[in-house]
Amino acid sequence: MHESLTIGELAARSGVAPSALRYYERLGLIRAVRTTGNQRRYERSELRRVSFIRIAQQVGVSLEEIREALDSLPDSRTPNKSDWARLSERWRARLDEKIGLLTRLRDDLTGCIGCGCLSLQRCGLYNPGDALAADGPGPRILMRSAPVPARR
Amino acid sequence: MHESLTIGELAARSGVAPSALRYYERLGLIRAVRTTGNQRRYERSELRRVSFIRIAQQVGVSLEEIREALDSLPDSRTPNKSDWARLSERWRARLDEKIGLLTRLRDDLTGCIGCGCLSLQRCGLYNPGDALAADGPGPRILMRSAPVPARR
DNA sequence: CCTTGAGTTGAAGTGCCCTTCAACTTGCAG
DNA sequence: CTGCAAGTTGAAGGGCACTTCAACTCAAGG
Repeated sequence: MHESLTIGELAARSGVAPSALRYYERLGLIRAVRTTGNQRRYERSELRRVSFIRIAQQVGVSLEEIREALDSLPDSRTPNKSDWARLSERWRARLDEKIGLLTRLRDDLTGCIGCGCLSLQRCGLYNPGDALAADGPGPRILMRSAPVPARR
Repeated sequence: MHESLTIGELAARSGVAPSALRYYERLGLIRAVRTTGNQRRYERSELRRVSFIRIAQQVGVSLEEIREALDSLPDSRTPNKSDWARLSERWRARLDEKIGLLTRLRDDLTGCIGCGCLSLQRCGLYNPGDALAADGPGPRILMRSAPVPARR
């Protein structure tokens, strides 16, 4: 059992292609030390970062935002309690928001069958739109707390 | 109050740019009738579809997958109970999955402060990886039920 | 009528997130 | 020591989800 991982090993264990790992490194999301022959060697802790990256990404967070989050973890010193508190608090809020959005969408979809209305037309779940048109753009009932920018 | 919407009106009410609406139409996600002068007119129900599209998209579903879901709603006839049941069931499962993923991530992040370990290194939350390395690729604890393909 | 803002098209451009390729070099099993 | 899988780089390519542009046409108020 080695103490550091090659790019292939990290790729195999994280399920992320080597090319993607190199790309993440270029963007400053992960870090590698080099062997005398210039090959990357990853500490085991990088595997955790990669997991974090993929999960965050899967729920629609951009790599840039992920980088910002990971950057807030100091690497010159051991992260202290308030470092962690800051990162965690920021993410907790965004995750709560997304969880709420999803939960509402799921419940509304399910409710649409439950209520027996059988029609998007009359259901009024997806878009309460017209009654709220004066409030500005966006699907406002389901997306109550998440105004979405044009770009993903 | 008109019975159909122009592209500008739909854009304003949905918060989606006209260019994006035209794009959605090309992909078959939404539908428009044309005036004698070839301009698009949208039924109000399209607003609901757009809301649905944006919300689904926000949680990481591709337009292609959304199209498939929307396609399962017959438009030649009024969707019946089992049409709805099918669409809703499929989506409920995927939404449950994503909600679970997010909830675990959130709780783990929060727990990381709570437990006082203060270190990604020792916390073991993000990556249980090595103990499970034999099971194949992917961050398997947090992503228990969601093996993720390489492409977003 | 006429003007002006809104809409039309196809083609090209953009940003993000990678993958692929070519042309090498390294590392390790035999 | 050799052979070969695995790693290295920079540049180019590719898919998705749009946006922008140019060169028009349409719709509706004055």
